[in-house]
Amino acid sequence: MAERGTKGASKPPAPRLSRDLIVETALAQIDRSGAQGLSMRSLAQEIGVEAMSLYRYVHGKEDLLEGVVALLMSDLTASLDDELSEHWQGFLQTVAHEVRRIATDHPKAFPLVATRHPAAPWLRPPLRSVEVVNTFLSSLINHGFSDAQAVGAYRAFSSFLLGHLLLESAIRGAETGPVEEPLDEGNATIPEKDGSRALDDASEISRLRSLLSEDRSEEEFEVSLEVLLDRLSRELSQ
Amino acid sequence: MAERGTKGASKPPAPRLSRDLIVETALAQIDRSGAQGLSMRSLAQEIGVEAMSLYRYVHGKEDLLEGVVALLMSDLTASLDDELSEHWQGFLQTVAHEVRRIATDHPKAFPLVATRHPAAPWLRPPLRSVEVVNTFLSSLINHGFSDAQAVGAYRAFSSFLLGHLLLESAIRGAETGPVEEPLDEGNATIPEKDGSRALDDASEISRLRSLLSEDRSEEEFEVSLEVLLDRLSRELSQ
DNA sequence: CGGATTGAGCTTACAGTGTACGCAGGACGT
DNA sequence: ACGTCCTGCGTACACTGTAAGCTCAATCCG
Repeated sequence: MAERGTKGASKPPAPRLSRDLIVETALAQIDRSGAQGLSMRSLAQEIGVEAMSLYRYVHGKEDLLEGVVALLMSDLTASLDDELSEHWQGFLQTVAHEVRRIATDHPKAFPLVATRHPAAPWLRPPLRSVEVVNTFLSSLINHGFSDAQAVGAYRAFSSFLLGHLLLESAIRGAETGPVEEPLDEGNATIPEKDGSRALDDASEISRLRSLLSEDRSEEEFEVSLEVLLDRLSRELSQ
Repeated sequence: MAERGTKGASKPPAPRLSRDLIVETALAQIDRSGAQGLSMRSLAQEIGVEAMSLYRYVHGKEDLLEGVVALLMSDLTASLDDELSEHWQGFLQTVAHEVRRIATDHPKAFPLVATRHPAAPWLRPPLRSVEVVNTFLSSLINHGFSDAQAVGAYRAFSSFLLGHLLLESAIRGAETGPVEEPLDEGNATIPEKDGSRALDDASEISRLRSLLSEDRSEEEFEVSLEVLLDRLSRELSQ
């Protein structure tokens, strides 16, 4: 049916299989149904191909997921290349916002970036690529940070990003797709330990429920980022 | 072989099946081989029982994992009950250190606490239980925080704990058990996007490698905690 | 042009997963 | 004694990731 003139005049509608196509489709599927809902077979089906065909371009599921996080973060390395950043604060702000954009654009996929062990023990999520980390460190050092200060900043920054963005994407991911099972709140035969004497004792929680449910993620992110930058700034100047 | 006097004189060596036993064994198995390495069948085998028998006490794997995180956090609710905490700072310190102890004691299991969606959208990992959150909020409010300030503190605190502890347990979990596959660094046919032009460009990284590999988790945790407390303190007094 | 060579995608197969359903057999109340 | 539970088991099914080999069209080489 579909013409497949592999060398004819024009062939835009001939999307042959390729690692990029696979990884992109995988990301799309994760965005849609979560990392749990991705299987080699369903992915292959969406592409219109048989499951085993994927293995010619991907070394296994592990490798596929690695590819997905690389794809996600490639946006970042791209953006950073043409960021000349006169002061380090601006650079860090750019990185922070860029990563946050990735997280909010792909709430269901971001946990992968956060959770997957990094390739090397000295790379910490979510800044997982050698390139980015190198740019990060160079930039700080060029702006007067000592080696130790730069590394410390890298760590503090990682923790900051990870904490805020993972939480935020958990929330956004959950509200975007309650594709999750009804969750019959597992207690069988047992009084439960987790949230048992819930609403007696939990006067505060129920009173503050509406406050607790507000989404101030962005604002909190900005404030915490500011605090972190101030801290680094102070550390630098003393 | 094994006597099973279900009603004889003494029966300490009759470890009948029970939800607690199952959940505890599951935690042990996760501590040993990671959450990935837990299967209903292997768990059952370790207990000495058939896989399907577990389902009488546990509603499914999801519920089992929920039970595991509840077990982990039960240590916390226990410790907090007899914490009278004259100043809120002390209370927060206690919570922080207690959660950190959980994370470092169970590095392979902690990601579950962090990653699993909470039962309610207004509960954020890692403080996932209604009890704990309630104690948290009450404590702050009793010490002069406004409602909004208390909730803000809860959020900031969650992000802080999540970021630091997830990273720390990722590192500790990885070094404790490199049970992971050799990881043949997936690149098939493709120049790669993640850490490709690694060591040309990465002069800084290779120069700072030893610094980057140092483990200053505890110190960083303490410092960041201090900063957070200061921030809250300032917010409170103005 | 015809045969050989490639290589993309398919087919089959297997071991391992979670779990629905029904059964065995002992403990127990009557 | 008998019926009634309650616990743990066996079987079965749908689904997962993936190893190995095959098909067959496009390509290259003579």
